[in-house]
Amino acid sequence: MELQEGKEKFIQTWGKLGSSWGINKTMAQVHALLLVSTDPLSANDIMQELNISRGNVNMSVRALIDWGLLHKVNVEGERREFFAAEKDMWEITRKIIEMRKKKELQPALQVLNELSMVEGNTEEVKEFKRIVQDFKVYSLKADATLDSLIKADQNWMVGTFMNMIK
Amino acid sequence: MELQEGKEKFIQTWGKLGSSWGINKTMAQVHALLLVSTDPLSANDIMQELNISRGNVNMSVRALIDWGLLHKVNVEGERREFFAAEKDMWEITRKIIEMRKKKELQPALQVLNELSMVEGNTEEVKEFKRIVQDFKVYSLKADATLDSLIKADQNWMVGTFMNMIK
DNA sequence: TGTACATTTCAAAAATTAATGAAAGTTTTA
DNA sequence: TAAAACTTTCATTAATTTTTGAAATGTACA
Repeated sequence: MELQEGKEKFIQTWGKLGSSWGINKTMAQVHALLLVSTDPLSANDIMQELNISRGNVNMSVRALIDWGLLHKVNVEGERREFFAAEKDMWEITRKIIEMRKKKELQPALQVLNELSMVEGNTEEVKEFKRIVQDFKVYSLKADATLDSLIKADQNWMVGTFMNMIK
Repeated sequence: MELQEGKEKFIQTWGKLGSSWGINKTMAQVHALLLVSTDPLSANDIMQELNISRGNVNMSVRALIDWGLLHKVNVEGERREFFAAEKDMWEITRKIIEMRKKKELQPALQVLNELSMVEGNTEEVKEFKRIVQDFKVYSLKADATLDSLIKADQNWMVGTFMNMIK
């Protein structure tokens, strides 16, 4: 396989996959493009490479910066902005986990807390509360586990998890 | 808060959330409805409760059964099918992990393997391969970790993870 | 076997989500 | 301070995903 073909395949695949990770297609493609790009690229470069509109590039780049997956790079003697991707896989993992926790887990916990307020003492109410409680316990556990993950450093993860899985 | 209101909120919330977990809105709502329902429900019941079409009920129920989150229940003297939800939170977690692994992680690994085939010895090729390799290592690690999770039993998870997070 | 009820399918419609591109806004520099 | 170079915004358009509902298929039993 040629390098060029490989890069394109990588961009397409990460694009498709991104959607299942809460990153939309274009966002993921922009990220992938910059991941496999030796030098930082400008908005224009991205437009051309991916064949997408200027507006879309802007939105995607902004969102990626917000996620912490991209950063601006100053290129000597160039006025426009250039962008480069975070390339450390461990950092990428951490940042995605962090963002999803914030976007999904936390709002869920919020609602589960409200639902504990259901009143009554019938069997049906108790059963309902049990289910809500179970959800809460699991969500809290997931939250705590992910927290410990993103606070730990890379070696801790590699070491501990590798041991865990033998 | 009244039980009825609580149930509705739960259904709405789990519906919204579902989408971020690869389960679509209606699917998640059907699941939630059956979770908080004392008795098994028929397709008709689900239609009425959620105000959705018969076709949609059928598709959602089928998908949920495929995920292992719902099962058919025979109701004495009734000809039509009734459905009940898996209510054990640990089983729900396992089944969702299992399905997502199959739907997302495995295809990704597949592509990453193909991408290792890129030929050449230039710095650029080496850099590209390094990135692909990193993705692969992380994906494999995630895969293995999730595997050990879903194979472990509930107490192992509660115990170990609770210890890990202090 | 025929009829009544139940389930499934799937093309079309609706709803949702993402992308476009032109206009407005900013910043730089001459 | 004015024009050029670039960035941002957002109403409109396009693409994608979900839902509908009517027709087809399946099933039990009289």
